[in-house]
Amino acid sequence: MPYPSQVDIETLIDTARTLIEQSGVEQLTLQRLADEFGIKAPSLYKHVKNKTTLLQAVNTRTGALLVNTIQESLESASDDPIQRLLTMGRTYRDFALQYPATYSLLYGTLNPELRLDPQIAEALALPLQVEMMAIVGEANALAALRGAWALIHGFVMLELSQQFQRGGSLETVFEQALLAYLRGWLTPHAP
Amino acid sequence: MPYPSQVDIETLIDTARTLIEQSGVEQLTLQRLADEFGIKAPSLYKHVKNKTTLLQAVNTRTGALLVNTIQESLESASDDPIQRLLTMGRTYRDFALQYPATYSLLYGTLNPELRLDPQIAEALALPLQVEMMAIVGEANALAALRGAWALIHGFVMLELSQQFQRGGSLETVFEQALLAYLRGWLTPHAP
DNA sequence: ACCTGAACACCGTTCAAGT
DNA sequence: ACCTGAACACCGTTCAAGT
Repeated sequence: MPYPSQVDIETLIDTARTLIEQSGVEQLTLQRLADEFGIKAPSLYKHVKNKTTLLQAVNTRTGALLVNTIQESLESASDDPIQRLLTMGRTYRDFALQYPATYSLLYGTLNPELRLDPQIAEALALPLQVEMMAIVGEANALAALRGAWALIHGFVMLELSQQFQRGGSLETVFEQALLAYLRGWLTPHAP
Repeated sequence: MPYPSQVDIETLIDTARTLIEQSGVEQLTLQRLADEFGIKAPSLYKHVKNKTTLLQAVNTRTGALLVNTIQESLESASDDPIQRLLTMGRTYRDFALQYPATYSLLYGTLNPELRLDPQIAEALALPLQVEMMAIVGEANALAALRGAWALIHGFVMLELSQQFQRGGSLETVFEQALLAYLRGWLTPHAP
């Protein structure tokens, strides 16, 4: 048994994440990844089934990291549901701005093979749903949650792909928009 | 001059769009595209500089198509600014659902080389801005417009990537969310 | 003026062979 | 048990050569 592994699966995934953030997914090559461990590309197949499952693992890791980050940010947040939702939104946006390439690999791709593990997706939705229920009531919670996620996700994706070209503080706009959305659910309206 | 061109640039782009919608961008190969014209891949370089400029042209086409589709939908719309904005949102969503692969090539990618021609981006924002100004006033129009676009874009992207897993009519949720957002801008709020 | 074949560098992936 | 070299099919791209 002369070859003790030079690769542990966790650092393999973390290294892949780092490379992706450094130069984009389309630049992530099995050879480049192998180089980081001083081995050759074919050797990686002893540790991952193929490139797709590696990217799946990257997404699982990114998703778990996002869940943790949001949960931590809630610990020091106020009791007001609207403030807590704003905190989540801000944390979510900061996370996406910090990890643009892996964030958009997680949620910006149509490839069904790369879809996030439903378990983690659930863990992400849960805290949002709790606060939403407190704000808009049970009947509207799911719809309000979906719209909030859409607003937040859409904002960071457009921001990341440089579609907001006319200047101004995007941080301010983000909060204004999210607040307006929540206010709208609190305002009486016809069914 | 024995070789009259078998390729006209417009149908080349349209064919690329069709292939992308049929099997996804990552399946679009210059050889597959050349096959559609009965020629070999290297011949395509007489008509486009490289694959990136081809995809840029695809995005320009998709953007122009989206602009036209929205403008047409406004012709038969009511005079109420909120109704007109809802119409635009619905048309935008329908367009994205009809052309998922090319839509997300247009707005779902971080690659700056594929960013939409600013001229067309402007033409897209204009009608939205007109109605927004009527609803929220000049001071808030830009912020309100960005948030609305974020909500709409985020919703269709999450819908296309199958992230709304818990069922229910997404068409209804989309309208509820967009209406709530607009209502929020109409409700008095602290600066 | 347009198209082709051959060639190059680079992918992901497989597999027999090494240690 | 893990790593390597060689090989395969497939990319995008260049270019000399054909018509």
